[in-house]
Amino acid sequence: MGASKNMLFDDGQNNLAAIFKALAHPARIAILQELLKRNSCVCGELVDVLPLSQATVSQHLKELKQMNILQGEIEGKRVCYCINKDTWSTISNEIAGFFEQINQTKTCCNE
Amino acid sequence: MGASKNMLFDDGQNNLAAIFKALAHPARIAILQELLKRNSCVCGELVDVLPLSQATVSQHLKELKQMNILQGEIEGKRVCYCINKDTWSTISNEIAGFFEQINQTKTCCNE
DNA sequence: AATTATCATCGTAATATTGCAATAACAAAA
DNA sequence: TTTTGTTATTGCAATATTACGATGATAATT
Repeated sequence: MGASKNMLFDDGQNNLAAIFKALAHPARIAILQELLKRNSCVCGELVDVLPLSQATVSQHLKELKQMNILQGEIEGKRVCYCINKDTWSTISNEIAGFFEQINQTKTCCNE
Repeated sequence: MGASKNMLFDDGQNNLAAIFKALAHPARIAILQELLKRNSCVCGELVDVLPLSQATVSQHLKELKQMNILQGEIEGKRVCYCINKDTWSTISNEIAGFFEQINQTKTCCNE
């Protein structure tokens, strides 16, 4: 198989899993960190920063764009990438909400 | 390929990506939500709740245990699962830190 | 128009993930 | 000790992901 049976789970579960999946690769973390670090968007230099080929970087960027985490703007013959702040705060809140669900009272067998 | 070139990224990036990867499946989200929802640990009923076979559920549990997100305690012939709250808060903080890095000033080309 | 620079896409290979049936492991109960 | 109940593991098969060379597309430069 290898195909996850998405239809068996609800939208919230699938959506949250998709967000995590988009972030589940060190190259994509590195891309986002680079974008976060700079006080400007990155126009083309990402390939130089990453230890991967241009084709591979482009693929990772595509995944992040598909999730709307990044937006790309064509600037002459370069493309300018930056983080979509709306999406960023949305998913940040969704993830925070997921983690906050935990019950702080003593509940486990072994406590 | 299919093998991510982990050695080319730093520990922080690999670690964060591994956390996201552990959470990047709707079944694992569902497992965690079930554990979060109850005010006790789940001792065996997880397979009934999930639309997957026992073998598959066991595999997902294994992944979560490997990341120390879950802990399992043997209780007679059942196993009692609960969230490892230490790990939970640690990764919650790491992820929150990642998302907070964003610079709130206007920085993108298209703004 | 030809060249150059930059990014996307295609094709392909290698590896990883997901899923389940079958079966093993193991403890409790009979 | 045999049986029963529960979870883990093994052994596939199917699909997804990662990576990169080659190539395509497009815009600026010459």
